[in-house]
Amino acid sequence: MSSISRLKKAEWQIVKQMTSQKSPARYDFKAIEQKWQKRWSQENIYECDTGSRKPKYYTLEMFPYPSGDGLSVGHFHNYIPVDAVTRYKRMNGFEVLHPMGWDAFGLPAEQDAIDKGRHPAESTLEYAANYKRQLNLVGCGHDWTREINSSTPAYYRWTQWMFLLLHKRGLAYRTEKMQWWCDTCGALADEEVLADGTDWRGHSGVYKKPLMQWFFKITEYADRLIDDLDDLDWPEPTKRMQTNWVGRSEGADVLFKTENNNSISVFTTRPDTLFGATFLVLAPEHPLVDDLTTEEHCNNVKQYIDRASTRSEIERTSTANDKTGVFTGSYAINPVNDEKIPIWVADYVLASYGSGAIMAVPAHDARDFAFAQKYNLNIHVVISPPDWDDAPLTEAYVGPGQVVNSSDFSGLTSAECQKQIVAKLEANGQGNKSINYKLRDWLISRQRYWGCPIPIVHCPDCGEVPVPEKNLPVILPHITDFTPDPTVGSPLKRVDDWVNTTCPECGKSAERETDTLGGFACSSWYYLRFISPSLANAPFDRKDAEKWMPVDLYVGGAEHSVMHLLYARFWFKVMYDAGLISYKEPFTALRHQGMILAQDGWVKNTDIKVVSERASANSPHGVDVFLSPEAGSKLLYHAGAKAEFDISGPSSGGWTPIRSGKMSKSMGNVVTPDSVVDKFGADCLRGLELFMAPMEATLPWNENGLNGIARFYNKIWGLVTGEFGSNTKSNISLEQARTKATQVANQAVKKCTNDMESLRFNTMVANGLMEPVNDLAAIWSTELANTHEGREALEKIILLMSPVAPHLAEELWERMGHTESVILAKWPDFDPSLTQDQSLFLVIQVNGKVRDRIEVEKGIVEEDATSLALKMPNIIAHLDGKTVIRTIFVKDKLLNFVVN
RNA sequence: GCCGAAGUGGCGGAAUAGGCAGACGCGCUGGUCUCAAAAACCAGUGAGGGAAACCUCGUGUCGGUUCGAACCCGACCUUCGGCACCA
Repeated sequence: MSSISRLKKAEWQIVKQMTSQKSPARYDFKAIEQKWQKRWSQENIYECDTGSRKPKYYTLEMFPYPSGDGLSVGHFHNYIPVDAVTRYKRMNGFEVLHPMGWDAFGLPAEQDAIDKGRHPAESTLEYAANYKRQLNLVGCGHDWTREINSSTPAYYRWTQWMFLLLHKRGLAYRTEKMQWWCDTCGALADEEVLADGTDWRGHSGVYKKPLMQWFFKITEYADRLIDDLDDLDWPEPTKRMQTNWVGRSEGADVLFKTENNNSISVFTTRPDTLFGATFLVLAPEHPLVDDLTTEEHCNNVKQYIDRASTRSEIERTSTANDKTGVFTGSYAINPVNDEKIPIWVADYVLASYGSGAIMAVPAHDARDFAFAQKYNLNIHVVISPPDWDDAPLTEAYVGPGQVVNSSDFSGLTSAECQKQIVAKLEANGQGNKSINYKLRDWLISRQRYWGCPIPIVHCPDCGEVPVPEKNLPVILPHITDFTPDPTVGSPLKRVDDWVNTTCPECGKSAERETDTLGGFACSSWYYLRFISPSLANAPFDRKDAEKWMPVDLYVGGAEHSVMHLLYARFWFKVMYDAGLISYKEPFTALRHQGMILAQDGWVKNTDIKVVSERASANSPHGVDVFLSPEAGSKLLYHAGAKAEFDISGPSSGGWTPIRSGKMSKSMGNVVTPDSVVDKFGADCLRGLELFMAPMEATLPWNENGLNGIARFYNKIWGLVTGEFGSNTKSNISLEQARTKATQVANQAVKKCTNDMESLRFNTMVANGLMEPVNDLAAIWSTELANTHEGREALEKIILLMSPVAPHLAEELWERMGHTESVILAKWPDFDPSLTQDQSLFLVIQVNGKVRDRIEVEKGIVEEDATSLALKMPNIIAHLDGKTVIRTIFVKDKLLNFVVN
């Protein structure tokens, strides 16, 4: 390519960009959107009347954490679809509750405050106000009279009340748990600890130490959390993930006596392999480790435990890593054969599961096998692998089979043996049938400032004393120094006049609990507060909650599939048990919206360093990402120096294509609704988000589609305002056009209604709105516009598009002569008899391959179709010289000749 | 490693009871308009062959079931998400 043509192309690109960034809208979307938003707000049109007689519908988006970055177009992939449903339900006669609030406590706010020197109470309010502005900008109709903020005393008073409810019911308790610790920062959250043993601020020497912390006994609800999933309209994968997280497994607890007369309980799912247990393994944290370690092995064991405290659970339990362990010097007695077996300590056994100890059966467990081989421990086969020849195993046989080498039990099947061994253990007091769960109790303590204070007072005489309900809330004191302090734990410990109080029971001096509640507590009940957001004497109104719960449609990211949703279900069940609510589950239907990733692009080779399929910035100034590999191409975003990309294809001409991945501030690739709304308007953003893909799909942002949405709006605008005039290509009569218009409108209503019900917004816009408008435009004339049928078709389309483009619909509705808001209008009906064509194209196949189509009357019978088909030249040609051995006729669909 | 989901034109996607693959939109190509461009409008746009009628191929790969498979079955590959030796 010559330099001249290259230059021309570059110039052309620039011209194209400048123009393509402007909406082709033929109406003043800014004026229209402002006009209607103002009116909606003046008329409080989204305010929910909880006392209404209409049937209720409660839609809810997951409680957002207000961050300084503002909302991105990705967040709106959740909010816009939910808003559309809300409008649809309202038009169908439901009283809709669609509230919004802020999950404002949490670690990021505190860190943000440390970085910027501002108090989180102040910054979260500002960030929340910005979120609210953005939501309104896009026309999301929330009932702002119900706005709540979890970090305000008015809200967290009731979070504390809920804590006390759990405490009262024996579901909140304190115990020691190993917690990541940094000698500079104090307690660390899991995500603050990096794989290399440093923390996020770069301190090395991070380790785990035991801390007294608060827990909720969610394990008591394990079975119900699995069983009650059955009746929920939730994505099946999400249910499966919750079930797996709870991780119920059946087996037996077996007691092993030790030589020094201790007793170790182990949980096993394979009691049938008990005769093959050749050693025991304790977690490094197991309470008997000290007792069992003989003097000779003391140093080894101590060193091993110290090392284990610096390793993460992932590291300890990863299959990629070699198993390690140390011998304690002690032995236990196998209860079924009195064999003396060594007791080891190994970090692949976790203290948090089962009893923190296992019986190792190397012949029938892959991990135990590897461990036994490494440390030269006995491997004793007790389940015969198929065709086993008594030779030593080369790998563990983990399947079921015939029991061997097990005294009286030999010859049984695994299943039968399990029953009999457990019965024998139970008879001798050496064990019992048992069920174990992967689920652990919920650690709720945070050694942080910015959270809900735990309403407990520690009294030297009375112990842990709940703060009486009448004294709630325990106000989080206003402090300015919330930097972590490892010598005192939480920064709250430094607030002497807050910490020092009197015991509510005995009146003597006592200290307040300084741990705060993790954010999951606030989001475990907020859906109830929305029902009675300003009620002063209870967390929620019982009668209103009975009416408005459960949430009919709950939408949020799949990343919350387990923790948040499990915790919220647990709290709700506690409330159920306490008689506060008569429903067992809080969220009837759940959907996940997919993630919107940053737009993929191209980077200059000179700007990047490449290491095995990954590219990173080559200079401290970061790297520019462009739309296409051309000089003068549009700059998508500027990524910071720490940016990393996946390379998505081969370099060419000095450019490399990259995948942008998730939107994040550090990558500099967050697209906000503000810029899109400014250039194209809120309705275009809404249209694109609904149209671009199914709600659940994860895909990169690409605003190319905005032009298409704007053109669609232009077309309907033109039809309604008369600017479109007449389609000069159309040569059908006015009579035919009237019939067609009615049919198109009825089909549109049917399509939109079905797709709305099943939340398929992309096909609703494509086939329920765009296609009908195209069809109308094809037959449109000024005469048709003046007919009843023409008018009615337009009105139906306007109603159907109002959940998608409420501002434009409102304006067009007014121009059609209506004085009441389209939001309050009724969703249109359709007449099924008018949605179908009288004629249709019947597909004619020979041996399953389409050879022709014929236009026939609806309901044509096989004989008539066959005789018509046999006259078609192409069919005759394909049947020539063949024998029809069978015909297959599918009514109003196809006719298939099967030939030899 | 285990669990789950998904692979369809240049791109996002559609086909929701096994029955016309590619709806709708973007992009692209040609045309109209224009001094020229943009916008708008019209036409075309899976690949290959053919003047055309049409024909062949085509939904990650390889097999299978069926008159007929994007869809059902088996094996495999790839990508994404989740979980981490759970005894």
